[in-house]
Order: sequence, then structure tokens, then C-alpha cells
Amino acid sequence: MASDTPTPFRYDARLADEIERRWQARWDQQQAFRASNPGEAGFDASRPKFYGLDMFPYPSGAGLHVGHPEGYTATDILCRARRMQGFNVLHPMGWDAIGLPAEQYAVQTGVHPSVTTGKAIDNFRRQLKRFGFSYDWSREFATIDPDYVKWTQWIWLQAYDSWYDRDADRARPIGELMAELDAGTRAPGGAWLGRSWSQMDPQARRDCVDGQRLAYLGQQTVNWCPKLGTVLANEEVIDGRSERGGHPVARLPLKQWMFRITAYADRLLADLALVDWPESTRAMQSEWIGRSEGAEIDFAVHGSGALRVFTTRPDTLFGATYMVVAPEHPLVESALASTSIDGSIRGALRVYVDAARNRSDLERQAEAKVKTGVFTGLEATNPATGERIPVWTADYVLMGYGTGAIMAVPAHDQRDFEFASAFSLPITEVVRMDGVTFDGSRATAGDGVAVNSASAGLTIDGLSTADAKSRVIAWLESTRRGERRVNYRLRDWLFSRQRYWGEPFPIVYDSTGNHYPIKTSALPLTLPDMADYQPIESDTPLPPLGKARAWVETTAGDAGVDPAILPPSTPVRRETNTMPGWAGSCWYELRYCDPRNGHRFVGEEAERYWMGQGIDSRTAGVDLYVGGSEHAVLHLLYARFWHKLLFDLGHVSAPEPFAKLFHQGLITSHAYQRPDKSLVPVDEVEEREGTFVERATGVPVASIVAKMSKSLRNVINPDDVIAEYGADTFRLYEMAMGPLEASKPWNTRDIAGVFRFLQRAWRLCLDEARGVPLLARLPDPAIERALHRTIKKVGDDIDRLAFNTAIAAMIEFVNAATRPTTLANPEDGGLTRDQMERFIQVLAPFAPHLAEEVWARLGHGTLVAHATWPVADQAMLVDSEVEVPVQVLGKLRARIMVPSAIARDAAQLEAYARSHAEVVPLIEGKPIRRVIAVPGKLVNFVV
RNA sequence: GCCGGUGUGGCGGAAUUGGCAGACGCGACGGAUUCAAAAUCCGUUUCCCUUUAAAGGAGUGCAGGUUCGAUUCCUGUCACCGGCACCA
Repeated sequence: MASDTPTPFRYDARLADEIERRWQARWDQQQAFRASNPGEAGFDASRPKFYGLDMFPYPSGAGLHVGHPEGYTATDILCRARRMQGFNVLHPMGWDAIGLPAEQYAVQTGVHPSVTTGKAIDNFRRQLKRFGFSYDWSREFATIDPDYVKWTQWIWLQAYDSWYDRDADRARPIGELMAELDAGTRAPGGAWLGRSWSQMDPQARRDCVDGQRLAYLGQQTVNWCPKLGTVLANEEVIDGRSERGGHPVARLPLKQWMFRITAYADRLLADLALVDWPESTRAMQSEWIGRSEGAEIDFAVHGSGALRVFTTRPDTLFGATYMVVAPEHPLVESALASTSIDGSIRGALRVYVDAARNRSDLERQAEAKVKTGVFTGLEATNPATGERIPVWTADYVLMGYGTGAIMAVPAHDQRDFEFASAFSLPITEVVRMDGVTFDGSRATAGDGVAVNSASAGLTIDGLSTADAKSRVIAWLESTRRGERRVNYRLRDWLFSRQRYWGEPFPIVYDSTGNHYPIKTSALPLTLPDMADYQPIESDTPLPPLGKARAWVETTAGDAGVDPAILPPSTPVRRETNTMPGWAGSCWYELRYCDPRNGHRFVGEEAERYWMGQGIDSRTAGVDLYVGGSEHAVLHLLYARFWHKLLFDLGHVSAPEPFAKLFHQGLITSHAYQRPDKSLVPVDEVEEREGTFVERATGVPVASIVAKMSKSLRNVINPDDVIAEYGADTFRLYEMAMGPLEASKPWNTRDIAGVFRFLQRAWRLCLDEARGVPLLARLPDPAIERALHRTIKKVGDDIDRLAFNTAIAAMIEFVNAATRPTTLANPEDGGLTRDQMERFIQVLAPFAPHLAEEVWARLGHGTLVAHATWPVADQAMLVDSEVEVPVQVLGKLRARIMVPSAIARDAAQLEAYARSHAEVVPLIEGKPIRRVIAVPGKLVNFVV
């Protein structure tokens, strides 16, 4: 300790750094935050549990962003408080270790992604530890750890080995399906509907079963870039070319591993009611699932069988004046092949369809304003009217939704209306709406009464939309022309990637293309080491793993296929696609419960305990899950799906993984904008006489709030802030900025405010010259009351994640306790030992290092992190007198002091106020019509 | 276009159930301390008008409404942020 200054114990950056590193090391040595599982030594079953989880980070080479510690600090405060409040707390951290940046770096440099990732993880761990988060580091893992990959692959195999039993509305083992098929208690479904199992050959039986697996090989149209050697996301394709490099991209139907997430659509929707999640996130998931009720209807096509459509408005069947199929619809191919259709029509069809197919979904959307399409040459019969109507093809109908075909009702659907108007197709009004009449200028969508809807077989004229829908569906079902149907926007989940850096699928193929799973005992299946990560240039997708021939080409025995299903000597090829980056994050919350379990993905007892229902949760699961709203749909939907699958198969105990979810707001930054709205980097702007000007030109610029970005040079590095103020100040600053959920701008200038608060708190407790506690001999009653109020306020605010107001309350307390006191001997001001201890206990979750240091200097040999949360005495929260505002006609006219006992009672309060010296002149001589006296709050005279 | 959210001092924000608008912090201004500065401490700080003062008026995006009383509830409207977007 430096002794050349008079105040060696002043709380400055140097001392904060020393204190923080010392306590971090001590917490590590003592494993202070290690949580015991049921059955382990030190586990106390009498305590309630609390599972506080952060969305784990993808450790990028760039290091921690200021957005990471925002949510992490919030959960840390809550977890530290819960620990002090007597909970068993599970608060883990780990790494989402599979991502594109590491693989792209490998392509460029040849450095193995595991090396890059390992370095990034080490850096992230170092940075996170420097914040003093109370993680149980003994539970740390990365999703690429072989021990973790093993169980990711095992869960995938669980899906592979399951099917969805619609009658039971849950997933069941595929073996049970086969047993029922063999026993004849269940008939083949799907494409094999109506076939007899006993008469199907082994290959047909196999295809029938494979087609029902929850992880299945399915056909999907993808954006394939031959030059880059991979499929691309829609967002990565512009004008039919790759965003990177401008190479041509083809839309290609490809066999890929899929998850049958659509089987869970209804439950994923319904169970949103169970969880305590932000309304916006539940709405986004609900929209993403996109449930819509309606009917499927068959239209007879002249010379080509039936065309099935999905509609939510079967009541408008009489108004269907034409049909439209997607350009990819099989009917288009049969029209092109049909010699009975005029050659010029087919020529135009060919041109249109080829153009449409080569356009990505993105381009279709961009050009959505103008409807395009061509006549296919085919005609269908409207089953209700018996009239012949033309079949068109147009790219406003999507192959991926419903049946890829629609009946067009131009009078009551704006899209159909625009198309009919553009191509002069007939329009018939069949719904008369209240208020809005169809006038031929636009479609009238909505409910009303059916009109023009009568024929020999079916009449719905006069029926309300709801009744007409039921009547039409009943007619369709009785005449076998269609049926009631629920459709979802949600599609099955494409789970294959042509990447190297991902979990390999534990599956092999024989020479006929049939697939066989690898048994659990042979897992994990690890990636082969490769020297060359370059994608393979070709016209068909060849994942990089294809280059590892020795790995790909093996035998069933070496691969670990059960000899009962394939002889060990059989030559097999491994799957060369890998799982996407999402895989690891679909179940990590489960692994944290029991991360070293070698026999199971999570121990049953540990899962039941940590993932069970907490005392302040509405449902079982993680008690608080905090992360960015950018994961509102994808990660959170995928994780829920995996969880439900595991639940159905009896591997986990509850239907939802995350009981309560919270999104921290985005931390933005300041940027500057020229008059033409272009942005100027922060370092090119200076302040001159209160206004901001661009340094190079002297032109004034406006200060705005913008995302942190390298180009604006307004990115804040947490390491720099900690070096200047310490981690406690950083934690406190991010929590004091505003409500946790709000997006808020970083303002470096404001950090001084919370830093000064910590300095005052430190100085309130310790002598800056000697580092010893400054203890009052006698408690000041006013401070004692303020302390009880602070304990109550901070505790309540922590419960509702309102850390900004909790910090404000602590600042108020310190300011009050620092002021000269009312005691007879002013030198006795400040806090007594007992008061200081309680204050340090409430401060500890927020500024844990400073709190430990003061705690230790008070003579404690144990950690304040393990101390008991102080209790606010209810009696100390009420003052003997309260200030009550007095209003006349709703306007504030006076403030009077009222004894609490009187203020508690409306009648007494009114009487007291009426006779109060300050109030009498206000109401004197005025007729009082009414008095509103709110106990403890106010008195209002209506004159 | 549809869904969700947000609009409060110079700035970040507070007001938990309809009851004192602006807690707390930043910044600014004034003072104490100091040879001086830094640091620290004390005070003032929504706006407007009149004023020596006391006091008064307006005010939570905008316009209305309900109420003794509205930042809070209702109707309409504007702006911004996020999501979805030819899903039949």
C-alpha cells in the first residue's frame, strides 16, 4: 500500500483494481459460488431453489461488448440477493462455441476453428471474471466439447427415433410405431395411406417409417451457390447472385435433414400461456407459428385429376372465379407436358415459370407490388357453382404454404383482386358486409352475410360468415370434396448445413442410400482433422467433410452401428452435412444442471430439482432467463421444441424450459448527423460553444442516438472502462442507466456519478488514511429509519429487476447518512457497526468487491456474499408524522404535517385538515360541497 | 399495411394500485475549502410572467373525454423504435 499520500485508502481506480482482483481470486479459491446438487455434500434440501440463467455468448475474436455485461450484471445481482435470502442458486456460464466467424477464419488462414474458438473463450472468460460475476465456474462448458457434442447428437437421435402420435398428441419412440404396425393396431399413414402393412415389402415399410420420424430426410428448395460450395440463406442472395463475390445462385431442391417442428405447432402456441414472458415475444412466436383455420377443397381439373387448395374462407367458395398455383406446383409440369394445350400458351408458361424459379423469395417480395402470372391452359370446375374457371400460375402464390395452390376470390381478397384486375378476370361479390359495400374499386375483406351463393347442391345465402363457413365445410366433407383443416405458417426446420464447423450427424448410409443411426455408446462422433477447409466448388452440394474420405468411407462396425440392424463389415458412408449453430443452444440450460454426468444428458434428480417450479415462478423451468430480444423467435422456439420432444419421451420433467424470460435493452451510443442525414464518426466531431460541429468543415451536426459500430467509432470497450473506474463502478453504471428492458444510450460522462457514489459509500464506512472502520457510538434514529426504508426499497426493487431505482435509494441513504446528524455530539455521526453491516449487505449484490472489502475490514472472516439478507422492520417504515398535501378543487394549496395515527383514518384526517391553521384561510367562507380524504395520501376540498 | 413498444427538464431517467410531476445521477450556475488547482463539501437548477420579496400561471408528443383529481384510464391523432409482411 502506498504511504506517500495522506489518503492511501482513498477509493480510486488503483485501489478498486487491487480490491477487485483480490476478491475475485478469493472467490475462486473458495469456490464461493459453487452450487451443490441434490445428493451431494453440502446440499441443503430445506432451501428453495433459484435458477438464474444468462443467454451464453458466442465468443468472438472482438471480445466482450458493453451489451454482454448488462444482462449478466442484472442476473448476477438477483442471484447474489437470492443466495443471501436463503436460496440454493444455480448461476452458470458457458460458451456457444460453434459459429461462422471461426470457420471463415479457418478458410482464410488454415487455423483450426477449435484453436480460434479456444482463444476467444479464454479471452471472454478473463473478461467476464473481471466483472466479479458469481457464476459457478465448475459447471462451465462449451458446446463444442466432445462430452457435450455427445449428448447433442444423442438428442438428435432421440428425434430420429421418434414419431408424432396425433391421437396421443405427443412424440413416441419409433419402435412403438413399428410394433403397432406389425400388430395391425395401426395402419400406415401419410403417402402410404390405404396400403396394407403386411403386404408392403421391406423397403416400402422402411420408407413408411422413415417418413414419420421427427428428424427426417426431406426435400427442400435451397439457395445453392456452386462457386462458394454451400447453400445460402435468403438474405445472402441478391438478384440471383451471392452477396459475397457475386456468384450465380440456383434454387435447388435438396434432400436435407429436417426437424418435424410443425408437429408441435399447436403446443408451441398453446403453452405460451404457461410462461411469464414479455408480451412482445409471445406475440412474435405466435405470429411465427401463424395458426389459421379453414378448409382444404378439391377442384376437378379438366384432364388432370384434382387440384387441392387451402382457404380460410370456405364461405366464399361461390366467388372463386379462377385458381392460381405456385410456379413450382406439380400441375405446372403436367400442363407443360400436355399436348392438348396450345403450344404458344405452353411457351409463355415455360418462360414465366423458368424466370420465377430463378428468383429468390427475397426478390419475389421486393417485386411484390406488381402482380405477374400466366394462364396454364388448364381449366377447373368450381365444385359449388359447377362453372369452369381458368387455372393460372403466379408467383404471389407460394409453394411452401398450404397446398401451393389457391382458389381466387377477387371480390374479397385484395391480392386476388389486384391480380384479377390486371388480367381482366371475372369478379363476383359473395359476401355483403355491414358498412362496407363492394364497389369494384377494391376487395372487401371481413365478415358479413353470404350472397350470390346458391346452387342445386348447396345454398348459403343469408348465412353469417361463421355459419356459412361451417355449412360449406360440412357440405365438402359429406360430398368428399374437402375437409376442415388447420394450417401453420411455421415450416419444418432445415437442420443440415454444408459446413465443416458443426456437430456431425451420427448417421451413416449404405450403398442403397438407406440410413442407420450410430449407437449411443459410440458417441460422440467427432469431426475429422482437416488441413483444408476450403469449400468444394461444384454444381451439386458437396460439404467440406466430403474431402475427408478416410472419415466418410467406413464400415458399419467402425462407425458404431448396432450389429443387430447392419452387419459390422457393411461398407457405409458417413453423413457429411453438419448441424447448424443453433443445435448447441437448444438444451444447454439442461446440461448446466448436471454438466459432468457421463451416463445421461442430465441426471434425473438434478433436472427435476433445478428445472422444477421455483417459489416465485408460475411454471416449472429456469426461474429467470435473460438475453437479447433478437432471439425472440429462433433460439427460443428451437429450444422450446427440443424441450417438448424430451418431455414427451420422458427425459425431462416439465413442458417448458424457461418459466420467466426477460430481454435487456440495447445499449446504444451517441453519433452525429450532418444536415443531409449522413452520419459522422464520433472522433471527427468536436464541441464548440455548446454546439457540435464536424471538425474538418466546421459545419454543425446534430447529436443523435445510434447503435455502437466500428464505422462510427463509438464502440466502448469494457476493459477500458474497468481500468478507469473498476468493475463495481461499471456494474453500477449499467444498472443505473435506466430500466433494464429499455434501450439506452451510453454516456461516458455519467459514469462519474456512480463512481462518486461508491467513493462516498466507502468514505462513509472507512477512514481513507488508515483504512479502518468509522463507527458511530450511538445510532441516529433518523438514519436507522432511513436504513430500514432503504433495505425495504432495495429488496423490492431487486425482485422486480428495477435496479436503477434500487441504486437511487442507496445513493439517497448514503447522502443522508453523510450529512451532519441530529445527535448531541456531531463527532458521533455516521453509522454504527450494526448499521454499516446491514448497509453493506444490501450494497453487496451491486458492488460485491467493495462490499467484501468493507465487510472484511469490519472484522468478518466469512464472505458478505454468504451473509444473510437484512430484514426491514415494518414498524420502522412509518414515521410518527407524515406530510399530507391539501388541495382545493384539485389544486395544491398547502402541505401539512399530520400525525400518522390520524392520517391513517379518512374521517380523522379530514377533521384534522379542516381545523389546521394553514388550511382554514383556504376554505374560510366557502361552502364545502365535498371532501376527498385519502388516508396517508391527501385531502381535497371541493368548494 | 399488420403486430408489439416508447414519447416526461439542457441530458439519462423517477413517480409500484387514478392522489404532491421531475426521485437519483449528469451537466450548468453560485458558494466554502485552497497560495492556486484538482479533489471534496454546501446551495440553486421544468418553463413563463410580474416582482425587492411574497405570490401567480402553464406544463408529462398533440387534440379531446371520464374524474374532486390523469404521466397513469378512454377516444382520436402524430413521431420514433423493434418485429412481420403476397401465408390464401
